[in-house]
Amino acid sequence: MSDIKSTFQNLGLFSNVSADFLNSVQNQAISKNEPKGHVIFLSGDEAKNFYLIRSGWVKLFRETLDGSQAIVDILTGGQIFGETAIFEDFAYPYSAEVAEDAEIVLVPLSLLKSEIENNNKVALDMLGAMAKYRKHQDQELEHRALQNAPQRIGCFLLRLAQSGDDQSVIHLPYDKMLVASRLGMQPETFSRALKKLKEKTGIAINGSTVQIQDIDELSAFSCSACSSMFPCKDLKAQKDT
Amino acid sequence: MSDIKSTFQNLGLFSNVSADFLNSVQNQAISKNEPKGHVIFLSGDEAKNFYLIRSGWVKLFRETLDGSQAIVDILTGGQIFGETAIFEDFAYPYSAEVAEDAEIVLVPLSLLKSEIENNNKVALDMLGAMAKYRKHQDQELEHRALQNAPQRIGCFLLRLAQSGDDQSVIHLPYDKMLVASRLGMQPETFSRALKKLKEKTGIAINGSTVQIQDIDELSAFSCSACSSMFPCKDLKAQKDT
DNA sequence: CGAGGGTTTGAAGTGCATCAAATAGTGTGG
DNA sequence: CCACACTATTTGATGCACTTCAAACCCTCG
Repeated sequence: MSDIKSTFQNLGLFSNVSADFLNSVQNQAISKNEPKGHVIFLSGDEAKNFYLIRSGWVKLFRETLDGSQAIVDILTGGQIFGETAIFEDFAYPYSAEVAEDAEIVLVPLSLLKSEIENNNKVALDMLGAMAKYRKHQDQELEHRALQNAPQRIGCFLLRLAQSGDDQSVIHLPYDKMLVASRLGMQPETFSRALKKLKEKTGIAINGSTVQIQDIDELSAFSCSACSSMFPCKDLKAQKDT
Repeated sequence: MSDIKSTFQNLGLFSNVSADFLNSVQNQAISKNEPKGHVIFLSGDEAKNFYLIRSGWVKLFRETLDGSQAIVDILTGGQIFGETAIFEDFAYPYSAEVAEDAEIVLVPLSLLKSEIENNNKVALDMLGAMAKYRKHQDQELEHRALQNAPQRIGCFLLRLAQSGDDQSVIHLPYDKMLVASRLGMQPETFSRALKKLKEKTGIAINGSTVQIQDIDELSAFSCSACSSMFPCKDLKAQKDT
């Protein structure tokens, strides 16, 4: 399980890559354990690698001149990042930092680039992934525009619930501060909004553990402000490939 | 100029398509003139075609159950939409409506799909376009998060200025109401924010015409809240292919 | 000219941010 | 194992930006 090749083979996105590609990855990729806070690269850096997360969490973000930052995305095991630099003259379009101790694999972008160029199936898989991401972002924009803070938290919890084993008990995967920025709000607002969500939907909160009492009540509260096509409740069907 | 084939040939995105594809498009595509307000398709509809805009403006949006809508994008001549349905089981992920009288070309999605599958260069061009769009959306999210209403308007004006001939005189391409929703604000807020922008940066407003007196002042005001890598001023270099 | 939207202006309300301070949690060295 | 330091989280008080509701104005087009 711990060899890089098999890690790649198990990902849908790489299911059609050539044996050559896998062997090159096996030889050239490097797996690293990085602690929380480690900066992987900065926006604008020359891009030599793309990255695959095996475990932990990574935060992608951009910073303004005055120091405030916009979260682009927060990723975890099985997800890749930095690959779009192929289309950006090999400069990363955002910065990346480890949000929770992570094991990440560095892979030369050149390998991916030539594989995409020579293997049409991989290019198509990539296109599919991009389309999925695009939809994900559309949704994110919609959420920011139409949902208020408690609703966004509810939606976030529902998605966590769907990916976990026990549908009703959720463990926040990282800092509440980071959840707040992921959802585009201040930590104080997050704290207050979570309390309000508790009052409205009867969830139980204990530190970083949340228990959903009534999933229908929660989704009714959170998803009423979502577009009719994508109730949060059905997100799983939409998100999985 | 009025034949569909040459319209396609002039688009960067289709510069590598096969002669077969162009001929099929010539035979099977239909060009239509549609008036403002015409609904082209609704979110969830079965997707048979993708669309190319030759002139006018088209609004992409999604609606919530309670009737409020989220603008996905607003497109004009030379841009395509509906093509992502290829990756969505041939159901449109948003609704489309003519925002200003438009000439649009309907092209069977099946043609594009097989061209992408058989012509790797086209798949790569598509990937590039998707990557560009992704970046565009990242930027949009950042703007919504970090810029206030007057700054967002300023940024919008700067982008319009760059695409026009006369850098200093801008004509709003559509309703102020629509500009407002494009920028994620109410029409009233737009009106007031534009007034404030006038006070702060010395632009002159006359109906739907705006004259920029000092472009540096405007970009200093608008772009101070953007990430350091993408000052609005340099957007053109980033956006063009 | 009159009807109908689009646009502006005013007044009031709301949600979130900000500032400040208290409290809880976590890891450290003694 | 405790005390300390440091950070995360909560709570309170206040301010601001944007929304909402309402009304006036303006423009265009039949």
